[in-house]
Amino acid sequence: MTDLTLEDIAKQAGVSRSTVSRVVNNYPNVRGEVRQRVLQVIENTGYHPNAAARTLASQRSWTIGLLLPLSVSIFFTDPYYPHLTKGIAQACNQYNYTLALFLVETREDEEKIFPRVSRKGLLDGVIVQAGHHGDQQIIGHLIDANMSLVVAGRPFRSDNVSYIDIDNVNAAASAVSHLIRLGYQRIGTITGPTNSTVGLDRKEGYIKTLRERGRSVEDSLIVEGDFTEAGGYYAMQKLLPFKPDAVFVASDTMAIGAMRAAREAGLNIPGDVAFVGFDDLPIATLSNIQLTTVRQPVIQFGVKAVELLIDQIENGITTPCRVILDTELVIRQSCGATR
Amino acid sequence: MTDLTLEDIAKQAGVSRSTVSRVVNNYPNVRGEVRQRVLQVIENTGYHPNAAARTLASQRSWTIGLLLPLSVSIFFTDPYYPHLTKGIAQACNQYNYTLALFLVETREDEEKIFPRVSRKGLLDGVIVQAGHHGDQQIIGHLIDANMSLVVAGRPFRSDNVSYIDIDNVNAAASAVSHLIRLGYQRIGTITGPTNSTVGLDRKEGYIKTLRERGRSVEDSLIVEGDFTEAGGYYAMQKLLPFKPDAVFVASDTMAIGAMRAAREAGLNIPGDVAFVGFDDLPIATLSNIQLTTVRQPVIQFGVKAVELLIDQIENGITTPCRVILDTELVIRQSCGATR
DNA sequence: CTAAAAACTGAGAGCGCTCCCATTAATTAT
DNA sequence: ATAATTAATGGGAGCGCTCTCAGTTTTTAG
Repeated sequence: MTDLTLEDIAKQAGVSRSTVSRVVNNYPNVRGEVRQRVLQVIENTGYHPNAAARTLASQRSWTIGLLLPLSVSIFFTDPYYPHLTKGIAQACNQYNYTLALFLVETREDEEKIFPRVSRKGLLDGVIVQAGHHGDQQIIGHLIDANMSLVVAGRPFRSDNVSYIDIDNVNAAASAVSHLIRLGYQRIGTITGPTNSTVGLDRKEGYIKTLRERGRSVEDSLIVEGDFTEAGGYYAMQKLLPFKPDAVFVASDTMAIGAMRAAREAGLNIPGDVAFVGFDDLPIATLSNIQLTTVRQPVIQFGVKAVELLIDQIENGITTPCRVILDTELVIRQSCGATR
Repeated sequence: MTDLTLEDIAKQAGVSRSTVSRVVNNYPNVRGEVRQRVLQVIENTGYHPNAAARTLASQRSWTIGLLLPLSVSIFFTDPYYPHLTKGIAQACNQYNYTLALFLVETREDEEKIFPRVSRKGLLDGVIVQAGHHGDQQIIGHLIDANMSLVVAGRPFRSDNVSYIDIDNVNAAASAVSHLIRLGYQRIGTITGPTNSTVGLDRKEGYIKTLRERGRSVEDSLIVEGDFTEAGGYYAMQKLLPFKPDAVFVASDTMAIGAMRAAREAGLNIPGDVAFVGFDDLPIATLSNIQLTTVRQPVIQFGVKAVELLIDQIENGITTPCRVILDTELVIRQSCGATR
């Protein structure tokens, strides 16, 4: 099975290259009978157009890049990213795009990946996971290269880029409000890294809510985590001496770790200390105690990011837009709502 | 910053297109002085060669595909795959390849992805995760398309393809031997799906070892799981009535679930029932009881797969080869080795 | 039945690069 | 110094497609 070209098919079907091209691309202005004949030849020969040639001629690669700039550990420890990736891959497939994955972990990675991502003829657009330290540079780089771009998560400087996010502040607020409503008095929090916008925003939601309800905000009840299970565990150990009766944890993964620490300290959940997490990934229901958590639509987040990007690519839309998806508090056992 | 071409650079540097091409590709036969001048122009203009044009002319895309054919749930529930992906992405980056990710979940996905993967001009080669139901079709398809191919994991029919794997049978055997050595009498197992080669091989290792040691193999002590936490949990519940004093679980994720079931049944680990897992992913050490497990070098597995593939691509090697990586039993608390 | 409009088809000029080959310049040997 | 090598350059012919435009056929209108 030697490599076939448009020309070969044309010859076999007794038409011109142009006509075959029209058929392949499903363009109008081809007589039904001719179209059938060409289709038949394509079918018989198993012809597939050459992607590179098509990209070169049309200046469209039908490939989008997913750029995940992350510190090694956070990345594959938190199932959030695999889920996001899945949503994105799913949408790419649906819209007939190919997904190129770029995991940036080290500075060397950066140096190799940056030029590749902005190189013409490879990608039609890029989705960048943002809100992390150093995303500014990447985003600026991509804008300079005139790349279609959608940022997943709120970047630190959000002017001039399209991004998609959830309302982290209010989502966190809903979780904390719920704990207040249940009558907890000493509500602590384990935040995400405060060099990330998610970390910052969820923490802000926590503080804002306490203030609005006339509660005092105790520094000792706020501990920073790193979105890992182990981070949640250690953060909880720091929190323990200050005897919180409820903790809002900024991710499910950290919540699992925090609950482990509480259990090891002989505390009963939610009797002695209640927990609310964030994400509602499968792990939330896999612990001994089902986790009350803020559900964010991760898959849909990925899908929407792709749709936004494709819109930009195909319609040449350049005005930055932002999409904020809804979250929902899912009440299970760990918050003690039943008492 | 309009799109620059080789020709533009050539003009600015006062040389020909060919010379610039030589410089860009780091070819010999360019006078040092000229090379510097060209490099300077490239630097100043921020020129990057067009990927599609290069691919078309050289018939090499410097892109490899990772094809993950999996049922939705297993995939992102088990951190194994993200880790594998990471290893592969890392190696791609190191060798200056771009990684295209294809997640196949449904039959529709398949229909869209298959032609795209085998289309000329997009990928130089493909890594397929195998050992799952239906991989035969994909592999056959790829071979027909004359694609460079490396299979990750042992495929059901392994003749004529290069693959990389670990020795699952003996790895499982080492785990079970360890339990026998510790004096356990009723050793059960939670297997992977028996329509997968990993599931089959690890189960075989379990059975083989019991037989070799003159132990009886009880069907009721063998339960099939699905590589998910929940699957491990339910499998353990089925095992419980038959009172195993030790269980070899075919993945860490399932082991976590199994231990949860044991704990809920009021059993002490490892006092009442001991566990050995498989994988040694981070979760193994995140449980209350540190998991004894068979370590497999997941990252290295991914790296090696890429290296094999690149070797095939760049050296035109076509003789199928197989690489088997070593595993190692990591002894922690859950097997009760300390007693 | 002819003229105007619409539908269809094919030729040609790129897209931006690589790679072979012919040419010219710089070395080395005679 | 000149001839024979070797190194350095430029030109040209593709890679396999898309897309415009001109030419041809068919349809519809007058």
